[in-house]
Amino acid sequence: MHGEVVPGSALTLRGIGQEFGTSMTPAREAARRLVAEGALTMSVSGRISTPELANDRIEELASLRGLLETELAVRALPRAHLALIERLAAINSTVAEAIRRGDAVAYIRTNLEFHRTLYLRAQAPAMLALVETVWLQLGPTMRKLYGRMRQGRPPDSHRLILAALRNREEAALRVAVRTDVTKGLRLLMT
Amino acid sequence: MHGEVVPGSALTLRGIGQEFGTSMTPAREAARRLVAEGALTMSVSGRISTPELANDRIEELASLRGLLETELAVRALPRAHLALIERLAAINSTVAEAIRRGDAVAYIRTNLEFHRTLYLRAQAPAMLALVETVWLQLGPTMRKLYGRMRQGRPPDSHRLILAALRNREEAALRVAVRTDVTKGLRLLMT
DNA sequence: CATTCCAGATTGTGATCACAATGGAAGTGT
DNA sequence: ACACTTCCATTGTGATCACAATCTGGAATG
Repeated sequence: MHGEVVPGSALTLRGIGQEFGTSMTPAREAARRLVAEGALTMSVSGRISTPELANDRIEELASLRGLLETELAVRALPRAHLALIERLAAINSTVAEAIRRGDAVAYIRTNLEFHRTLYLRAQAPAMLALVETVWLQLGPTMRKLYGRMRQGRPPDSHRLILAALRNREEAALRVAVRTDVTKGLRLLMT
Repeated sequence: MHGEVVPGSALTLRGIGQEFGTSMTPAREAARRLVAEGALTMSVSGRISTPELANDRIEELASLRGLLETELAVRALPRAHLALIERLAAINSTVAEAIRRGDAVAYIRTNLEFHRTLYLRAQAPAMLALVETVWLQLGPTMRKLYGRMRQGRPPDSHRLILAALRNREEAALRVAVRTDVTKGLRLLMT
């Protein structure tokens, strides 16, 4: 899943099938679906590989995250009761834990879980599905992002998001989500 | 494609394959891809059918169109030279022609072609892909929209879009695109 | 030593088949 | 007459196979 595959490596259907103990038919369908979602690249000859994103593509995906995730957060805001905020705070502590441990995969996974639990309250499944598509496209390059993050210090954008949720401030929530989403990705476009 | 399948009808993989003269394997892959994109619904048992959208889903998809298409239009604005605007005007005349003829499928097709030609100039393929996904999800219900439109009179939102493009007014373009995209769909949510 | 070319191996695609699960219709009991 | 049950046809899934296209490695040639 997110951030587990090395970018640029080539995949074979028979290899994927053998890896999961199945035939090549399920591997083919999964691969084609991921290609349709943009998480994998298929050459004209049909070869499957993980794409390496150019800078303008990263900028585009960052803009998409900003657009969609602010909307999702705003829609989730009136439905975010205290239990949800506390659960988000708990997830955020595991994010900090993953950063302190230096576990890139766990960081990516828990960070996305933080966002997903918030957006699930928006009751907008189509929008959430689009965001997950964007996440999948960003997956292979999220590792690089983690490498360039300053280690041991979790970003405080999540705390800003939690504060805006507690105070029911829509404008502050918009700003917090947008900066949290775009700030990290801009680092990659050096 | 868009607006050609009746909503609520059930599809079978063998039927699709026989319809296109192939085996069921390509039909299966196409169906699963469309399911992944939200254009088709798959029950827990794997049965394929075209979804009928509830009102809140239509509202959600309309919001998505508003969000994404305004961004795409704004990104296309600085690159929209005169030749593109003239081509858009030509497409718009075929849209009006389709409305006057009462051809629902042609109207849907040319209307989307109008939007796509504009958004292609935005040089944002991921964003455009997401919008096309939204269009596919709205496909089965676009026929209903046409039925409730007042016949013979093309909406003037496209003319507003063209005017904003000519005058290079970003704010007016935003408003024109948003109203063009959401106005029609709100009709469906009676 | 570099470049070109050829052959073997590898890969994706489409077709077909066996199988389990599901849906619907017919039949039966009350 | 209606509801429930049962049984068969239909459907999706996964596996395997043949084939064409492609990639890769080394050999031959300049």
